[in-house]
Amino acid sequence: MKSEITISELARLMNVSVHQIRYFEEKGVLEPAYTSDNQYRMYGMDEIYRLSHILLLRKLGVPVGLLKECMDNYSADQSRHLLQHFLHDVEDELKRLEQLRQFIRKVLHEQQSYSSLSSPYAIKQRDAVHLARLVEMDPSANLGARQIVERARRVPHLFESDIHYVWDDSNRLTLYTETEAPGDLVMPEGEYLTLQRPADQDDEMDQMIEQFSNCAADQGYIIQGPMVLIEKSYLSLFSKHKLHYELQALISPTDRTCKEVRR
DNA sequence: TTTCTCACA
DNA sequence: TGTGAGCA
Repeated sequence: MKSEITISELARLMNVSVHQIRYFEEKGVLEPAYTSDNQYRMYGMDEIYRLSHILLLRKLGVPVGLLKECMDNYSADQSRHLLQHFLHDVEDELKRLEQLRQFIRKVLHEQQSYSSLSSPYAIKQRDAVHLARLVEMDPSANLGARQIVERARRVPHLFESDIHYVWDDSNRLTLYTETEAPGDLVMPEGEYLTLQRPADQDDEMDQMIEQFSNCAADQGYIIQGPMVLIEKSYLSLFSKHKLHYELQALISPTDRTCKEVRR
């Protein structure tokens, strides 16, 4: 019995397709040990080791066109450099996946805490939040795609962020995203009255702001500083065709007995 | 079962 | 950079 194996046996052994082995042959990186009388390719131990080497290099991202050069001519230094480069790529990918994992956890957490609310209104104790300015709006202008493209500072993953809409005393609107301290604006630590719900951008929004102001007045809260509208667009995954908004305002600590506001 | 070739993603 | 199909 011959010790060499056929292409399908080699493919099974190395967990690749027959096609792929023939493709490596076409590219000049893996020749069979010999071709039998019936034109079948036959492979021995040398070819098995060579294929395992090829597959390892492919896993490291080496293009098929470079395999031959890499296996036959690379110095130890060149091989080490190749592995270091690949390690760097893997670390970048791990970083990307870690950020993705944290984002998914945040979305699930936000959705869970929103759906467990017994009332859209709540009082929250918040730590200071530092905000970075994104776009300043003219009072008359509407926020459109063009405006975001032209005027917003580039923010990676903008629509995965909590976008803060802040109106100043002259009713000028500025958009912010959360950032590390110091940032351009600070929402101080303290107790915030909050109203959360999905809404359409215009009509329902005005209504929401009005309701919020009325609620604060009814409950005797004194609003300190600007009212902030936080857009969590990623939560619209759970409320189709509506964006999720949370209105927040720092309240003065006149009434600490009322921890939940119902309407 | 394998080879080869061509089309396709 | 492979894969799928058809043919001998």
